[in-house]
Amino acid sequence: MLDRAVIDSLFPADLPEPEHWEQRYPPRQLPTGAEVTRFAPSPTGVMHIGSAYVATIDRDLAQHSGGRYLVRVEDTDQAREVEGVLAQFARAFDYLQIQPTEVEGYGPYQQSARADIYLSYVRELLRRGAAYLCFATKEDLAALTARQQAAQVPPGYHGRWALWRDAQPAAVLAELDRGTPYVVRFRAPEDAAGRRVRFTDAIRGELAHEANRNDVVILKSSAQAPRLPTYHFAHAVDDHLMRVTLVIRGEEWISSVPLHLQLFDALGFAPPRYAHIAPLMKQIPGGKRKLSKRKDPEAGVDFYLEAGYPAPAVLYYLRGLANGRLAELPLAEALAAPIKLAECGVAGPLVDLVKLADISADHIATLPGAEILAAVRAWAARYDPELLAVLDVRRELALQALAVERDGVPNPRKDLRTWSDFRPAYGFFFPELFALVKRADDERFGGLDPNLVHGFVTDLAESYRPLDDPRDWFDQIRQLAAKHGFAPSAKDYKKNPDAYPGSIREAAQLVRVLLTGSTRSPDLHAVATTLGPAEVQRRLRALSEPSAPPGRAQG
RNA sequence: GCCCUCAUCGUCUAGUGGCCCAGGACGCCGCCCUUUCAAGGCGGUAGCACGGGUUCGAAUCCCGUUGGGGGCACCA
Repeated sequence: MLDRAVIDSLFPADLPEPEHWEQRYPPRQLPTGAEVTRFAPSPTGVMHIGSAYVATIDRDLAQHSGGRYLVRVEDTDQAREVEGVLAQFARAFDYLQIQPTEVEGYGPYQQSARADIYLSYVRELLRRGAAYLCFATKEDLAALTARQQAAQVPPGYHGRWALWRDAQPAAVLAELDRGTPYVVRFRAPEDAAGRRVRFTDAIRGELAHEANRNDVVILKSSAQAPRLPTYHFAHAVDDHLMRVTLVIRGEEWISSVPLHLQLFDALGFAPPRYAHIAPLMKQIPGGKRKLSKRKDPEAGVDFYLEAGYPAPAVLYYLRGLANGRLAELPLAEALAAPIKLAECGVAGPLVDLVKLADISADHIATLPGAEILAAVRAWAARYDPELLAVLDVRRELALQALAVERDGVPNPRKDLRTWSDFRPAYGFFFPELFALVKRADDERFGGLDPNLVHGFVTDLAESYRPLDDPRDWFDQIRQLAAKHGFAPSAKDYKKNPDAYPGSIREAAQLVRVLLTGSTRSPDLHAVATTLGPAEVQRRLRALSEPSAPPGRAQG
């Protein structure tokens, strides 16, 4: 073992002892049963929806138990850090209601600002011989792995394969003198080989795993500044000092628990309780896989923000995935009900955007028009400036448009799944966003004879009357349809399809396309009334006479 | 390769030995309503991965197989 003086010379002279930190971050005074949870995102890209999912559970458990929920930014890998992600994080936090409930007291909450704390504990482990210096190079390690493969032994830095575990102090001093960069490794307990550890997961119950025997790196290379710890070591130190009681994290960490328990033990800390959440998955041709930030746009929280899914709908969906029971409850109740770890699934659910859309449409249908308009405005301010400008100039029209088949009806239309749906669904109400339908052979007419289309529409424009009564109003279309040979009902048409070009259905659809540019729209009479007679005329008269089909002029 | 873990309709799930020839929701299909697209109402489709046990009795317990997911980094 190295002399204490040598070890101490590796660290700043004024580096505090662990006791200093223990006093600086005393145990919390919280009621029994209160959970302290934490969300620990790594700023290496846009926030993953799976991370937000876990954070939702973190925050919920802390709040319902009268505890604390904090966010700790895990920025120990400075090379992979991405510029500007903290702003993106802040947006995601606000959107999905996962802002920390504690922002001071046990900080700093950014690991790169905690370097001294980790160093104190690394020095302590070195002094006690529970950790050691390792000068192995990348090449050394690659060679090691190669030999292990050839020998068919488990890969890793362990036992007799651990190059520097039992190095003579003289050899270590020689490398130090030479200025060779080193890392600090944890000395796995001697008796780890062949042993099994049992531990309890708050979701899965009793789990068993073979004990860790790898001498993992706990402090990264001395060649870099600042010197930062690896995830494993930071987890032990931070969650202890922040007095976290419940560590909720992704399932990929289960196999690291034996190591973490060894670390807590070596450091003299009481370990927290653990809960490992199954990952969100995506359907792929062969089966399913974890949602991938790189491959799947819906893996990023930004996807939901950009599409404009209302936050309550996303939250409701996520909570339903966590606890199936909550998916059976009405939205407001489900958002207020506590999530229970024991009810979390263990299999890894597929993210079903169709279901989310359904939830979202149901939710928006419960909102009054004014509230929808406010939400669409807020969304458009960031994602659709053109729409925002129109909305601000035409506020009254927007309200009227949204009121159609919504205000005061028992079953409001469910034509909005996201805020970005507003433009395709309601944009036609605004002359500045509407593109006139000019061609009689437009495919939106569903293949009706262009001459018939043109004749019918011209006739309608001539005779059109903006009647107040919905029945009377539609009767004029009905009469015109009859005049142009359309069947009076879909049934009649079905009975004798050769006798008619289509039914009143097709005729009405014609008017719909002309007025709205879409094959789906709210009630036509209401649309026409909102638009006003002049605008209706403008749209009807936009249709030009069909030209002879190209390429087969008479032969 | 080694280790861990999981397995009910296409999807999310209820189900903890008899209440289950398996219930709900989304999707899909059909019908109804309707002056049109939606919405809505009603109905239907579809599942306990497979093979052995244990038991009077198994989706539920045990073993094995298969399949899925995760881990074995100076990434978290």
